[in-house]
Amino acid sequence: MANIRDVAKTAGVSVTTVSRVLNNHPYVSEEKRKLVLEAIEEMNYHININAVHLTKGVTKLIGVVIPFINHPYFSSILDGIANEARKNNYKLILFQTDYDLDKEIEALEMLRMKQIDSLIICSRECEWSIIEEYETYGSIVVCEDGQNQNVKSVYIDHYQAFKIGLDFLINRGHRQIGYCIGRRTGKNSKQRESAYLDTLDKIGEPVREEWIFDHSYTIEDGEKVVHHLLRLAEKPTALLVTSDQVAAGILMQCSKEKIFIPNELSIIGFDNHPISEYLQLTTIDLPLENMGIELLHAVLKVDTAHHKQMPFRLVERKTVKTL
Amino acid sequence: MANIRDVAKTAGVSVTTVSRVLNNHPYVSEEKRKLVLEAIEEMNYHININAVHLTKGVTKLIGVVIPFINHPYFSSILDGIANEARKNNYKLILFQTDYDLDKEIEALEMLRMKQIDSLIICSRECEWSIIEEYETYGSIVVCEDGQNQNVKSVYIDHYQAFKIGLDFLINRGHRQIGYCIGRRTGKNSKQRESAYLDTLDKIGEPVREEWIFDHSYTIEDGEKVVHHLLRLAEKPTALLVTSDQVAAGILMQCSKEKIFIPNELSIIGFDNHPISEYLQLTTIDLPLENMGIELLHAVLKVDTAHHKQMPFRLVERKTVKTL
DNA sequence: CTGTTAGCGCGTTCAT
DNA sequence: ATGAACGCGCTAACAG
Repeated sequence: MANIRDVAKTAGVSVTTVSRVLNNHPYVSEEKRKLVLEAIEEMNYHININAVHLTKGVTKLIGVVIPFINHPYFSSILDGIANEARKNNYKLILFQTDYDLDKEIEALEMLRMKQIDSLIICSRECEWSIIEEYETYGSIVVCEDGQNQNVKSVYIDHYQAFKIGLDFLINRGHRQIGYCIGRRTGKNSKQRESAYLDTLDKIGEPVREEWIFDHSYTIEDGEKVVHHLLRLAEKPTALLVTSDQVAAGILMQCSKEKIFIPNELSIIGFDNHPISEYLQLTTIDLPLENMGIELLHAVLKVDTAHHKQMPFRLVERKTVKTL
Repeated sequence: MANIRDVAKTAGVSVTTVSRVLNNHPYVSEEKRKLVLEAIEEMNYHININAVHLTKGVTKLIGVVIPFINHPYFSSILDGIANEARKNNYKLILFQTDYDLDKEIEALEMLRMKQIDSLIICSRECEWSIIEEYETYGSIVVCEDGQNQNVKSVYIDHYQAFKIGLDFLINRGHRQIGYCIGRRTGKNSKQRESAYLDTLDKIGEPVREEWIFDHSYTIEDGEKVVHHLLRLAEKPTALLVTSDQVAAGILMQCSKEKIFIPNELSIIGFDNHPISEYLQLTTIDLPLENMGIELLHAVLKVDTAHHKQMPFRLVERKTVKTL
């Protein structure tokens, strides 16, 4: 495969000149430029980008750490990131971690090895301090509240978002409130749990473990929640469900089991996914695509203290009953 | 940032020796190995992967050409690819094309420039001949029937899959059949259109353009389909819908408009997405995650004539009426 | 405007 | 078992 030197030779110029026309530098005569272009064409020459990366120390590649893709929450964020990356002429390299810490570290290592210029962490497993350490090697942004950290962040305040749902239910007279969560040990989940505990404490209700449904990701998981619910002696009057998918599963299963919504059970979803409109599901709207866009902007910024909170809002529809 | 030479110096050995311990080569004394390891640790040395790529001419990076991510069809395939890539210690670089030919060519160019070792094309825009041309530079596999091409392929026979749905409807007495499609000009869509035209021809029914609903991707698009349907003087008795999402939108909107399914309209979806079970939607099961896995296997194979057809099957539920 | 030259960081013969 | 030296393909001073 022809390289820059070969081209220089057959064009009768120096490699520098070839490099100059390759990179659209000024100061090269029309005549020689044409010569070079012809040689390139003739030899079917193409630049070796790895050599460029090596010499420049830059790759125009951004890493994205994401647990999995096949879920509306993450695929929406990723879609936002990808679209904006395309506009800014960056490529994405995917680190699908499945919440595996080692895979996350591997991504961080790629930053150090200069395979990527920067890194977007959609779901953090490792310590903040570790991330800070790696910031020496490139720009990092985390999709989680990092106000108190020396790491850039773009995030939703999940404490407040959860609280807004809780307060809405309480204002409608609910006191027996449970919730469904994706992965209870996750960082975002911890925030929501805090909101839950604080709010229950405020209204003087005890925490009932059996009203907290962990591992709720999919429509099927929503089905299982209803099965569990049916077996409970004491049932909640309302459920906060951290994914519209799961809420959809609950709604559909309830309809099968003849549990009437919202009369017998009130539901609030999260995300405001299109499905929620169709189910007339009251939900918390989360700007996921936009968050993806902002994540990309943030990671491109040199500013090391960038923190952006994304807005959210409750969309009232028909799955909450006033008691 | 320390490089291999610095390490060699402080370890008091040659770069070759350092390289040897880095790559676990034999023929290096335990003593010197220890020396090197210590130096590496001490200097916080880390290999520069771009230099490795340059010298080796290999990157362990696989490109994935995909129109967009935020849709169950593509995110399922991508999830399959990503999981299997992880197992095989490959990384993915994303080329989100939004069906833009230029972006696809760009991915192909990356193959030539050796930024990626191989390429998975989930949705083809460019000519087969172009792809063949680029095969010189690395392994390529296309997610589309390539039996008659010199390009590896892993695919679903969309002609047959569509036909199976059509035949099912016809066997149940339907003759006025329409369909919803994502992007009529797409390669897969052409196959389905052929099946449609052939089948209609066989049963002696004319093609009615107004029964073909283009641009159907999302739940919302399903809603629009119903609106259009309501305005038609002559309506189909059945609809083949190439995405369960869209079918879900249709079902939900029909329920709002008091159109009873399947009594007034029969529906067959595609994908067998979890939502279809909940809606008791009759659908064609497509093994999308598995197809992702097979795509990755295929692209790793040296064999240049690999063609794998994925199976599919009709899952009968409750949205088709026997006339 | 153009060419010479010195790296970028690492792998790999080929001697020793 | 070890190391010197060259090459991978390209960019960027620097000199002219």
